[in-house]
Amino acid sequence: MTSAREPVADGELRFVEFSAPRKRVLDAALDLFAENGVSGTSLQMIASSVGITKAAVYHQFRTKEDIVVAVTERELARLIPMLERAEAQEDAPQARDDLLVEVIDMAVRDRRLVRTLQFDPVVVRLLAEHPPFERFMDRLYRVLLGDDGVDVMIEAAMLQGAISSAVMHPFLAGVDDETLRARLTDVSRRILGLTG
Amino acid sequence: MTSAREPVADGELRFVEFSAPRKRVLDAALDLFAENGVSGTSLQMIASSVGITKAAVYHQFRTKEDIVVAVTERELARLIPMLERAEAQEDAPQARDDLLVEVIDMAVRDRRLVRTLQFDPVVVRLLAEHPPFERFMDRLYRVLLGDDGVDVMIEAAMLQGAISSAVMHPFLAGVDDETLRARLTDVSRRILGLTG
DNA sequence: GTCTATATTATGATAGAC
DNA sequence: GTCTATCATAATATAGAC
Repeated sequence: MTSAREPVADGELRFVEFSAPRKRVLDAALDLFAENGVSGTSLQMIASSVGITKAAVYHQFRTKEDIVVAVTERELARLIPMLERAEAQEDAPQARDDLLVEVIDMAVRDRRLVRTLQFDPVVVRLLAEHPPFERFMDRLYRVLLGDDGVDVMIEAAMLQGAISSAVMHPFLAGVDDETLRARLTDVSRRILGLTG
Repeated sequence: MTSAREPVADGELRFVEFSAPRKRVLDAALDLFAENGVSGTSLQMIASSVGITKAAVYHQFRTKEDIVVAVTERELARLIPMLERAEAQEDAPQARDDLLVEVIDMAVRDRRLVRTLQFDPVVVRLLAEHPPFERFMDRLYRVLLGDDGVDVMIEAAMLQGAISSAVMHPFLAGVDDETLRARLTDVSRRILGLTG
């Protein structure tokens, strides 16, 4: 019942293959969303960035909301293999640390993602109100937390924000990936109280 | 040369008194900005929230940009006394810790501020491109950092993000201020490597 | 798959009455 | 200080040709 044209319409979040023209639209949208926010990005901006007209964009996606959903699902789906590996592992603390390392690596390598996925009001609302996204985020946090105490939740929120913020920071745009990843991993383990 | 009607047009960021109608507009704008982002907030939304028409809003502020600037300056100006106290103090590490505690306190008590001031693309651009804001942020970070090394900058960025993120997190909306402040202060000192 | 052209609505912004 | 009315522009979105 799930068609390739309606990603994440029901069921679980999953990896979806997009045609080349669709990929171009999503790539441009992701860049513009990161720079201007979702609400600050018009379809005209996306079309101009791709080098086509608005009508051509509408041929690929029925609404702007569909573009936001597709971008969100495409990028979030990259975490699926990492998450499934972590969930399959028996040693819980080790699973958490492994997932942490992978998440940091993705955040560092594709820094533009973070601003949109973590902080854009439109995406945040989507993540909270769209059940497939909601369930996926729950799974993610279950591995990264392992417990439900308030102190643990505060630490998790701080950790998430610490990583996101460092990766987004304009002052740190010139820092090479290796240095940034190393420091982030180090401080993240300090926040979690891991011996690392 | 600086008129009360043109806050932060030149010179330094400063505290500005607003009339009651202007305050109502700024309060409504701050709430809506926090929820929908600056670009996702129209003047009609602000007007409706205040209970007046768009034209009445335009009587208070000439442009939407002016509202954004006024909101940003008004909230940032609340940090002036804290910053001046910290700059006047001789013991640098103590000044940093004192300022940290005060900034956390403000962030916890007025959580809605943080999303807009730290992460909204429009405000971030304003903070980076508008010299009075730029200079003020430089002063703030000079006290909170005390050094210029890359490692220190990464730690500062992580610290800022950790605090902001925890304070903004929807899952932590129900956590009382005292608990949140205590945990934030604790973990922040851990990030900075303070003995606290 | 992309185009031109157009419809519709919302936006930022102004003029002038009260 | 607020209103009604209006304007110009830009936004989302659609129709139909190539």
